[in-house]
Amino acid sequence: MTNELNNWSKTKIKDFQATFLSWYDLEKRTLPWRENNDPYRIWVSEIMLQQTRVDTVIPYYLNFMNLFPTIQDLADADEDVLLKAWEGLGYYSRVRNLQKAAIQIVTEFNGEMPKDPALIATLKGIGPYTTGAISSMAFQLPIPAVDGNVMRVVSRLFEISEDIAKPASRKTFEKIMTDIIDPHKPGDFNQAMMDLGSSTCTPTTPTCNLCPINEFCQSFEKGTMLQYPVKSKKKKAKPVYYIGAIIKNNRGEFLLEKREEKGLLANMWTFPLVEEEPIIENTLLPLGGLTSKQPEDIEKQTLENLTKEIKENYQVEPVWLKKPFVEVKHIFSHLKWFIAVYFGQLIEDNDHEELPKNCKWVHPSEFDQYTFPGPQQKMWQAYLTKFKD
DNA sequence: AAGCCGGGGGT
DNA sequence: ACCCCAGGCTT
Repeated sequence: MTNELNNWSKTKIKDFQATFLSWYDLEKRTLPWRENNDPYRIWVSEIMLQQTRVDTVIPYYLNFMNLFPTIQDLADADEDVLLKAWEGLGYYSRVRNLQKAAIQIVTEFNGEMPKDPALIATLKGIGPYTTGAISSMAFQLPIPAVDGNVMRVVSRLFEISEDIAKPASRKTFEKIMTDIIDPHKPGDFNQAMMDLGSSTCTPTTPTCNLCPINEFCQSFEKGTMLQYPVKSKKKKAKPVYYIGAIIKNNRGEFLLEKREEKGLLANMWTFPLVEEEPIIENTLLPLGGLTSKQPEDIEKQTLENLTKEIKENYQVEPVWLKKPFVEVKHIFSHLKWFIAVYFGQLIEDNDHEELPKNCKWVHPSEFDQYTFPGPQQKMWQAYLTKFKD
């Protein structure tokens, strides 16, 4: 028994479990992955739900299970089709690892999710949280599944002051959860934590008077709910500046480039992007703050650079609009992109030679066959709005 | 332990 | 503008 649980007798723990689970039986959300205990369905949902809200996940989940109804289907899937099914969800390595794990399951475990948590944890993309989630929900094993919800709820229940931003803190919460989880309904218990965290025990405005377990909550008793959880601040997203080049040829096609197979937005398609140093008069500013009123010589120099870069990298020399027609901003978890988007029209039919291997001319009617990340979606929408074709 | 990896919604 | 979200992998 941990120190945090000193004042919780075995009777109190059972009382807590009964109270909590009867609330869950009445109030649990109806969700597609709760229809049964199929480990595959649960697994896919858990991967999608990493850092992603339930409402966002549901339509993706339904589509995904329709496309890939079994682990074998997932293992056999074409990677482009797979990535397309994930388009817009973010953290795209999740879906690559999902397929790697499916192949692992087919080759090493006869196509069935192993029941041993130690084996589940060997699968790509499955860490401590997801191991606990699958083990408890699909196989009724009393393993905690500690996510952000659990750390918030538990930190309030027992007034735990450890910094939940630090990876090492997870063990403290796992230990407490191991002590209080209901061994007869571990899956329900873990999911009750999720539902409570999303509906009642929310980050900034918990509705403690409606909480089914407030009588057990130490911070509710003391009125310290808003002091928990303790979480150190993340660093701010770093700004990066690009020129975006939307280039159209005389067949109405646009130049697209496939990104590297590793790193940010791996294997996804965008219009050409040229990184720029936005240093004007020794000041680092977003291009977005300059384009509208930058001095003419700067404007001219930017266009010359763009012309040169595009010619060198893509062997084309379009006629450019002199100024960017839109400034796209896109915020990632760790980066902030500012893209000044230029439009160039290719007049001569010299667009079929020397194009780099990862580039293609694509007609807009075929864009739906390519996976576009957020910034690309924004550039294209801005183009459509501006030029209405 | 820290950094990398998306996107959307709430406040 | 900042925080949060059913985290995991790499270095």
